[in-house]
Amino acid sequence: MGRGKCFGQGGWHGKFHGRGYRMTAGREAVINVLSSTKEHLSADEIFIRARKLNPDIGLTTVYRTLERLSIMGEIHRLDPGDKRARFELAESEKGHHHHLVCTKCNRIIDYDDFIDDEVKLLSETEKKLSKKYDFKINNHLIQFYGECKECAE
Amino acid sequence: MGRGKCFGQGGWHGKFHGRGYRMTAGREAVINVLSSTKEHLSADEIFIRARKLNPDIGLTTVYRTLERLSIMGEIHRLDPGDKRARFELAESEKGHHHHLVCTKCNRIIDYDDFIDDEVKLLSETEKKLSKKYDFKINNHLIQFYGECKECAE
DNA sequence: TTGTTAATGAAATTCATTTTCAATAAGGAG
DNA sequence: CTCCTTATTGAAAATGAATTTCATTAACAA
Repeated sequence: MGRGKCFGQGGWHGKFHGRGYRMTAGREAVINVLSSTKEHLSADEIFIRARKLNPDIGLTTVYRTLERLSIMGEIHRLDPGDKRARFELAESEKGHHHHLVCTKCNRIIDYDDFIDDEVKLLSETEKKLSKKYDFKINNHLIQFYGECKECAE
Repeated sequence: MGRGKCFGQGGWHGKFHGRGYRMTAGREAVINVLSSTKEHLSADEIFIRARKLNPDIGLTTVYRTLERLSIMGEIHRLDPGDKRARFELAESEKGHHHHLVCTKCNRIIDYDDFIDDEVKLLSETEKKLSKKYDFKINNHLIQFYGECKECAE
């Protein structure tokens, strides 16, 4: 039956190998957790869910996997007002989006309305800034801060 | 000779009083540090400089003052990739600007080129989002991430 | 001058994240 | 399939920014 499932869904095995890293059960669990949610989870929230897929995984491995994926550009690290970072898959079925961050409850709301103009303007600005400041731009962040409906009343 | 310097430069005394807070030597030192730099300082960097203006100030007071000023909307808290927050005066002579963040050295570069279009688009988007998500927007953040000139070679 | 209470410093505490280190396992070579 | 190199791991200890506690001090209104 051949080599079996040499590549997991999405070619993660290959992505790791291409950079000299290895695919492990722990990493697979973290990736599966991130793949199966639209939420913005913190490291320990990911840890709790990953444990259900693989009870042997340690929190340390979650942190290390998140760091690796971040370096690989496969996830985005979000820093809301509170001090725990949150993560989301860069290439999710959510597609490109920006964030509304509630400064009261730290909830993060995704939006992808109205962003076509934003993205267009951004990529133009990116080019200009890149040239002027001799800065290699890899990524951008747009966030609006305020109070969400629940916190406002 | 009247009541003397009842209001410091910028009306800070009044800003605090208007909200039921008090103006103190510690707060004045923190504000003076922030007023006299274009850098994005962390709490302990502010502490070190504030001590030169007022050797009695404690780090705790710096944190508390920064939090108060942040709530008052007088400063912006920046969260670069590393975990120490950085601060800048909201109303500085720098004027409105956005940021380029180096993901290698965590340096933050201000830019105010090209932002007229950005700001215009943003305020339109703000209105639409505000309405659609019933979200009261107070502030926005635009940042580009990448590698600065020094880190790139 | 006095009284109320916001503000303070020092020390203790919290808690997310990182480091250490010995044990384990991925996966290429043979 | 087996061996070997070394990336990866878990547990525990360490780190470090930020916060809390608490008794003391000082702002400022009356």
